[in-house]
Amino acid sequence: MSYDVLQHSNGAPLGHLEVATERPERFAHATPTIEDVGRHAGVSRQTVSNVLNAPHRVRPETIERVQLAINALGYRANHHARNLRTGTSRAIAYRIPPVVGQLNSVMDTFLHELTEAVEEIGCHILLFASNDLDGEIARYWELSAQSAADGVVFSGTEREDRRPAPLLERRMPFVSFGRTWGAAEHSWVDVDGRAGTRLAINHLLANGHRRFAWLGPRNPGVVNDEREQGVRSAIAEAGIPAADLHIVSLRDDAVADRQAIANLLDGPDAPTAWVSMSDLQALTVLGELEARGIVPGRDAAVIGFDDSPVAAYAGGGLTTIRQPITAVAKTIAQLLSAKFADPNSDPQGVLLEPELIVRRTG
Amino acid sequence: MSYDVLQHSNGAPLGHLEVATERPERFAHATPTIEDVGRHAGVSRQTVSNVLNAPHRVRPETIERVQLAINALGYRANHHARNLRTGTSRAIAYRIPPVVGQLNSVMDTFLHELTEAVEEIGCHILLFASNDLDGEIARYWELSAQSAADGVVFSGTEREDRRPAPLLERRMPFVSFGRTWGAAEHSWVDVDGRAGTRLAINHLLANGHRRFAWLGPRNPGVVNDEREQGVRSAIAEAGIPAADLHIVSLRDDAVADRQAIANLLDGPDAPTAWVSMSDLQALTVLGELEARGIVPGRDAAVIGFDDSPVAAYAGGGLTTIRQPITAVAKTIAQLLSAKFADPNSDPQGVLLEPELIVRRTG
DNA sequence: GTACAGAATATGAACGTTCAAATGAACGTT
DNA sequence: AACGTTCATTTGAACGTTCATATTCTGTAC
Repeated sequence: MSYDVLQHSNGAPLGHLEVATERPERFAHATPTIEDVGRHAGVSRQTVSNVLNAPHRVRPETIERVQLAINALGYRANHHARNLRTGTSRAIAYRIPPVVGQLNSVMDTFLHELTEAVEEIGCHILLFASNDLDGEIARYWELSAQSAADGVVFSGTEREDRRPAPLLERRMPFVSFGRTWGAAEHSWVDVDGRAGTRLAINHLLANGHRRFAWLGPRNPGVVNDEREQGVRSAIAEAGIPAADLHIVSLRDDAVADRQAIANLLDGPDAPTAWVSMSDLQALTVLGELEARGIVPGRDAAVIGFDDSPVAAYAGGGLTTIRQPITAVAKTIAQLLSAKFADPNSDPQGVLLEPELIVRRTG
Repeated sequence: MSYDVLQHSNGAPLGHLEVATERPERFAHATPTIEDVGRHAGVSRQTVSNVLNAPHRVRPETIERVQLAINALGYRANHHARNLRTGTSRAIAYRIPPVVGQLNSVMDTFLHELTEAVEEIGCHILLFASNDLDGEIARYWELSAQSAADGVVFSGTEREDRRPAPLLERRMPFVSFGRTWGAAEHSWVDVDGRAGTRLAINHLLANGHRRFAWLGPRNPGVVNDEREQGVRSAIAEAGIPAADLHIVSLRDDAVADRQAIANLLDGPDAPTAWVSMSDLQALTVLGELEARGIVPGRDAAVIGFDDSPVAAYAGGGLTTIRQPITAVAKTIAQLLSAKFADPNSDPQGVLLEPELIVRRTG
């Protein structure tokens, strides 16, 4: 059912035949060009192009004839030719975060959602890897110079993020997942972490808890600061002294972290309500509580972050703060689309609200 | 620091000036072309092209001069022009598996690793989403017709997988992560699930266990069949009657699954050793065991699958079967590379061995 | 019946690169 | 000194599309 196609696809002129001006239609298995479609439909190149890109200029019956030819030949516009001519690529570059220690389920979900979201604006995701920030920035520059990408999305933002400046200078449209406090002005979409932890604390307060623990990362960044601020402010507003809030710096080491939690439980005024920066880390708390016969959801409360797959399974259902990742991705796609439509449009920031998913543990 | 570049990048001829044959070098912010580099270095287009693609043809000192010009102008070859001319795209298409119910940590790790692996063969990943298999197949066809991708990688293979046939017919190079039992012959890389569960069972046997449970999916596919066969064969070889192996069909429902486990524990000849198709599902076993005061790792053994992030945190460390995802990705990239180099090369299948990661629970 | 306007379609050029072939330079051989 | 050979470099063409402009067609008004 398959043949070797050796001849040149355009049907190389045979030299001794001068009259062969009307070229034969391409071999079935070769990729047809817009020219082939035109010949098949009895119209010119440009008319076919118009049918695809500006149908209002073409007579309805001609459109139909061309469509028939397109279907008959199975024509699809060559991406590279189109992109070369128009100077666009309909590709959006995204640096897939490296697998360091543990996978980040939020980022993976985000990538899934982003892929779907950009398809709705007629684009696709071009993935790349990079070990460090400089490599990432260099890559953006390259992608722009090669005109390999029309836009960029990046995540894992930090205070004074270094990425916006070079992208702005290159006039490369981009939207970040996360604010970049202090960096140059640009479009972003973020989830309000402060609101998230406030939701959690207020829920815990309503359930009668008065002594809290916030489990944050060892190297706190601006994301943690926001979340921790949410915890602090909600507690302060309830008139609870700041001393009743314990802050734990998790060390990404199950043994050490469990010990830290044990120490807190052994100390005076042990917390009864635990809010963790991640669902996974909440597992450690659950483990230590259960080992002591403290039943989460009854004697104590544990709330995670991100509603990752574990949350449904841990401790009979982990209460957690869910980020609206689908909405984040869709909004990013829309902001990018707006920037494509009008490169001079003003940057826009969108802050989305997280949601508290109440399960068994809190 | 940034200027509006309105003039045409090639420096549109000014009409009334006939003599302006030597075009000015492009504006600094505009993307330079190979022609600009040539002019800057005092050589022709083609020489620059040769420096980039066939340096052996160019005199060393010329190479140096051209490199200097490339750096001075910040030149990067335009992807679309190159791809149009050569008919390749250096892109590898991958359908990102949809987020159904729960995220698959193996597939996400795989995507990370694949991205890095294909960069080493000078390619990048082009992501797309698709709801069903027909859509996926249609998309491959399109990508091929648009010459938007040079190759394809797909995962989530099934018995008599329908994807190989159309890809082969289109002569699109592809490698699957997973065998496609019964489908047309093609290159694949897979992990030996049977060997994986055999490792687990033999480890459990060595630790004195005699009554086992295999926790498989509700809708078993060929992947489960292999793994279950591994369990069965290892048990049979140890001379243990098949009746001492319980098979549980997990329902992706934490409550129902926990009940099923509880029933087994309440029944006669309750298993002491549990092997699960996934780390997450193993959590449910851990939960039920702990609730009964049965300590995993001491009174019972629990082994998961995939060494996902939870494994490090669950139950003080979940023993699990790790798939060599990095090796899978690298091998796939190599097989693809071989196919690019010689499209007529024979298909090749590579079966990789998993590894047992022994932690606390088993 | 001619002129005109507007719609529909066609033609030439260009996007930036690489391929194929041509030209020029360098060099040893006769 | 003329000749081939090889190496280095240049030139013309082509990849398949869209832009800008030209041409043809159609219908209407005079």
